[in-house]
Amino acid sequence: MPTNIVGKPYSIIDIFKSLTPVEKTMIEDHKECFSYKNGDIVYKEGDKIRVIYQVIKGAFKIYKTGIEEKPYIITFIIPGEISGYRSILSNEPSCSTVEAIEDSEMCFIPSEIIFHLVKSNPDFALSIIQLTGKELDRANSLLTDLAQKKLNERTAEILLMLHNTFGVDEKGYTKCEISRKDLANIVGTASESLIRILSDFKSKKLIDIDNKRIRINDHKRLKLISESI
Amino acid sequence: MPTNIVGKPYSIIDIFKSLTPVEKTMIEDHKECFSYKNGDIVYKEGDKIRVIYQVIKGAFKIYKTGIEEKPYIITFIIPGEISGYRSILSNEPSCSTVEAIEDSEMCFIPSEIIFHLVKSNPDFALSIIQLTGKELDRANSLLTDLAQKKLNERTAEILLMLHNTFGVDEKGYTKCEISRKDLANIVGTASESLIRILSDFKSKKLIDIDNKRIRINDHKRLKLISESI
DNA sequence: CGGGTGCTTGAACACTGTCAAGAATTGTGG
DNA sequence: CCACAATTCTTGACAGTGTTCAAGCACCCG
Repeated sequence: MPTNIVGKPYSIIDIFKSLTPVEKTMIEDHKECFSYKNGDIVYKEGDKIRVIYQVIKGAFKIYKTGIEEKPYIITFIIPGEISGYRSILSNEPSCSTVEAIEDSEMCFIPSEIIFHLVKSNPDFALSIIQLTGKELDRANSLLTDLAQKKLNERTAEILLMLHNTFGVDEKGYTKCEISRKDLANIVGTASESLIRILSDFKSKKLIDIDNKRIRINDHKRLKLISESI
Repeated sequence: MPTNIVGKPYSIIDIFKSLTPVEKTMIEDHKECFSYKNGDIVYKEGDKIRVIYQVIKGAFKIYKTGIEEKPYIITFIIPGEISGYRSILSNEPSCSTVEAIEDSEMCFIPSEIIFHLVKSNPDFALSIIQLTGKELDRANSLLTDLAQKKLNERTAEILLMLHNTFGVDEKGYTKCEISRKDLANIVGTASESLIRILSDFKSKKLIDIDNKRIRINDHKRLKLISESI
């Protein structure tokens, strides 16, 4: 069962689905919303977290800082997805940074409520376990990719992943504007190398590039490339 | 908070610690033990799993199969550590393979018991969440390493990790015998490249090599290398 | 002792990263 | 709205790193 990260949005599990109406109301009554501008940081590696974050609008990147302050982008989160719950439930400082990549909104749910739900509603706890499990599967698949695939293969895979995560506009362009540097930091390479791969894909008509927007013209071939075929 | 995989054994969380004596007895009454020879496979990617596995004796490697059947070794598990619980709790086929790397023993705990404990004992559920969280942190750290570090840096890191996971014998050699090919599949490289790095470390007196056993002579310098300093 | 397997080394090659420079885009202040 | 500055993007040339292929060596097992 080769897990593929393509077509697997970050959280396909709605952890709130098992909540009773009363529990849902409790969350609604206690949550607060905040706005973030492109580049604003929600929380940083090492921060002590006191709330769970849920994206309402926009998008955020989640990254770890590695060698020489260079970030590695673990994933993106989009409306409906949550972040921070693991640090809360493990009572440990965050080990990643969350930053808005466009003008966005987050709401905060107090940690006490999450703790209460985990303790009182086993199905909620199970949902959390399943969500974390999904994330772990994805991370392990990425590890295998990073260890074994070549740059063009990983790049193809990430393009497909972004396409599936963010969807496309009326012209077929992926609905996200990610800088080349960020793209490179997802694929795990230098921005120059990434650009060369993109140029190559473009010259082969696999993709179109309109500035930061990318349109996938040939899903099939891109998928084959991502699978080293 | 740069999470470092070195010195962080796979499961530093004892998920059974929160169980009552009655619950512990229930597990003891239902668990079965089996022996495995070096190379025996416990379960494979895609297998439907019906029990949770706990290592009693020996050691196992956990890997995913990637490009051209090439394995990527995610981690090792040693006595006390468990495996298979995520597939059970998510009710999904396994996405990794577990194989004995020496003559070993595993015990099986029926999935119903684990489900029962998650439903009835919130602290147990929380322990599972925390364990999965730890694994996810480790995976994300490895991802950052794999994306950014050079081969010699990753190799140094893995040598230290193995040292801390398996411990050392009376002569200071790490207590595990891992083939060069397997080592390469952890670091994410070809066995020839790995061998060159090991030879280089040896010529610099950082390590001693006695066949498959490796002794770390200079922890400090190896640690510096692993941190790209 | 012989054959198989895994380990090691060398050499050629491919891939990716780094540095440098120019082009394009974005942001800013007048 | 324009002009200029700053940033980001792109390309080329080159160096460094890691892979592949080939061959010989060492070890293990019957």
